[in-house]
Amino acid sequence: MERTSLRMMQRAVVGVAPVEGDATLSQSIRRAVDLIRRAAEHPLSLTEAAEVLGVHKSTALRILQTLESARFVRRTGAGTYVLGSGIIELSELALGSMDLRQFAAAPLRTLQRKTGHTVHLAQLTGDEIIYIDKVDSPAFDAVKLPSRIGRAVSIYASAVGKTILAYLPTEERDRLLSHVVFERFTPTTYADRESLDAELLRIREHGWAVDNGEHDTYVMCVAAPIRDSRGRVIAAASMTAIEVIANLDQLKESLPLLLDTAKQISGELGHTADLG
Amino acid sequence: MERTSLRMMQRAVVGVAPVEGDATLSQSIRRAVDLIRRAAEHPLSLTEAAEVLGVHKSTALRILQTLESARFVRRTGAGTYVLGSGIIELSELALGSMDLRQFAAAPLRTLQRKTGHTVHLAQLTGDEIIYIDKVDSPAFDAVKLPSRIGRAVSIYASAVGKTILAYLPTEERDRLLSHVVFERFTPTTYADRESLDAELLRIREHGWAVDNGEHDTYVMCVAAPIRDSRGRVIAAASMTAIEVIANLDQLKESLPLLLDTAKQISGELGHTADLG
DNA sequence: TGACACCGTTGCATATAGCGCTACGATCGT
DNA sequence: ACGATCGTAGCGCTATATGCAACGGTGTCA
Repeated sequence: MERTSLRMMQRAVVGVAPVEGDATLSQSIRRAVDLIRRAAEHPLSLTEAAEVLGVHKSTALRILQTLESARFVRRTGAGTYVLGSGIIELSELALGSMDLRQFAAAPLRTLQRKTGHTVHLAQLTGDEIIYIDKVDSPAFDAVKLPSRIGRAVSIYASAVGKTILAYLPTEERDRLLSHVVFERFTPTTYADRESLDAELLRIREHGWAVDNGEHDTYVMCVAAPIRDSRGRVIAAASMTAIEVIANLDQLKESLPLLLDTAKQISGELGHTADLG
Repeated sequence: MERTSLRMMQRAVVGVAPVEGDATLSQSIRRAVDLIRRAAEHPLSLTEAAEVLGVHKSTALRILQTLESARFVRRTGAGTYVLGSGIIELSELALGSMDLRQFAAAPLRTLQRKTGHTVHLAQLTGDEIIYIDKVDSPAFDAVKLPSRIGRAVSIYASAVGKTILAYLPTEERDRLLSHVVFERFTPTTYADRESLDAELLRIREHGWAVDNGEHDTYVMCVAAPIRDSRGRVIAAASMTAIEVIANLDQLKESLPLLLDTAKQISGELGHTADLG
C-alpha cells in the first residue's frame, strides 16, 4: 500500500499528464515512454526523472539503464540522460522506407528553390495526417513554424488536411471525421461539419486548397493533392507563408508551380494523369 | 515455472539476439524495445509479435497497446503494427535542437551540389560517432550506401571517425580506444593501435583524412574536421564515393571544397580560424 | 578541514504489476 | 456450414518491478 500511496501523491504533486492512464496498459513501458519524452526535451538527471515519474530513484535508474542499453537514451558526461541515437536511427529507417517521400524529395526541393516558400509534404497515416517531409525556406530561420516531420497536423484546419479529406472516399471521410471534435482555433476555422463539407466541395472543384489562418491566424498555406498509381489521393504538398513574409495572394501566384510539382510526384508514383 | 520454460524455449527457437540480457534491466521495457525494432523493419502481426518475444499473445497485445497509446507504433488497417509517428517526432525534436546540424545544413547541401558526391556530417556523441546529417547524391539512387542518420559508424575504420579521433585530446582518445576491439574489415583497415596512431598523425599533418575502403572495400571517403568556438574538433564532414562512380583521386580533386565547407561550418559555430 | 548535503548506485524483501491461461467472438477460407 | 486462425477480455498466480535502507563519492559551506 505504501507504494501506491507514494506514487499517487507524487504524481498529483507534479501535475503532469503522462501517457493516458488506461488500466490495461503496461505501467513500466508507460514510464519508459515518459522518460524518453522528457529526455528528448532537455537533459534529465536521475533525481529529476524519479520526481517526474513519482517513483523511487532506483526505479528510475533501472528504467533509464534499460533504455540506455537500447540506445534510446544516452548518458552525457555530466551524468544526465538525453535522447539517444537509437531513436533517430529507427526514425530514419521508417522515413527512408516510405516510397512517397523518396519520390517527392527532389521535386519538393526544386519547388522550394523556385518559390522561396517553406514546403511541406503530408500523408494520411492511419487516422492522422503526418508531415513526412519539410523543406525550410532559408528566408526566415528566425520565425519558426510549429510544423515538424512526424508531427500530426489538424485534419480539418490545415490545407494539407483538407486536401486529403476532400478526395477521400465518402465512407472513409465520415469515419475519420466521426472521431473529430471540432474546435474553432481562429475566426476562419471551419468548425462544423456543414461548412467544412462546403469547403471540401470547393477544394474538389478547384483542385487545390487554401488555409487562410485557420489554425494559427498568421499562418497561410496552399496545398495540392498527390495521387498514387490507382489515382487515389494519398498525400498533399503545401507551401506555407507567414503573414509578414508573403500573404495569401503571393502564395497563389506560385500555385501553378505547386500544382505542377504535385502532378510530377504523382507521376513518379505511377499515376497517369489522364483523369485530370 | 511453466512461464519461464515456455519463454526460454521459444526464445531459443527464434534465435534472435534482443537487447543485451542484463538481469538488472527491466523485462517489459526490453520487450517493448524489441517490438519497436521489429515493427520498424516490417509490419508485425500480433501472433508474430508474440512469437518473436516468446510470450503469450495477450502479453504481446498489452505491450503493443501501450506502445500504440504513445504513438510509438501504429495499427494499420490490416491489423498489423508498424512504427508510429511518435518516434519520428521525437527524432526530429532531437535533431532539430542540434546547433551544429542547423548551421551545417546549408553549406553541406551546397557542397553536394557543387561536387555531386554524397555528403555526410558525423559527430562524436558519447562514445560513438553518429551520422547526424546526410545529403544524398542524386546520381546513384540505386546503389544504396549503408549509412543512415542516427547510425553509429566505426570509430577507427571511417574517414569521419579517424578525423575526430585524430584531433581528440590524448586521454580522451585513449579512453575511447580502450573499449575498442579492433577488427580487420578489409585489407586496408588499420586494425591495430600502432598503425592507427601513425595514420592519425598523418591526418593531423594533412588536416584531412581518407577512408580507402577500410570498412567496405568499395566505399571511399575523404573527411575534414569541424571545430567549435573553443577550437575543439567536435565533428567531421565527409564526401563519399562508391568505387564505380568516383575513385579516390576524383574525391581528392574536390578536397579544397570540402575543407572550405568544414571551415565555413566551424566559422558558423564561432571558431576563429586563426590557428589554422 | 571537517561536517553536511546531495547524488547515484547496490542488494534485498515485498507485493504489485505483468504474466500465461482459458474462453469467447470475429473473420476467413474451404 | 464448418474448422482454423486471429485478436480480445477476465482471472488467478507468481515472477518481476518496486521501495527501502545503506553505501560511496563529490562537492560546498563554515
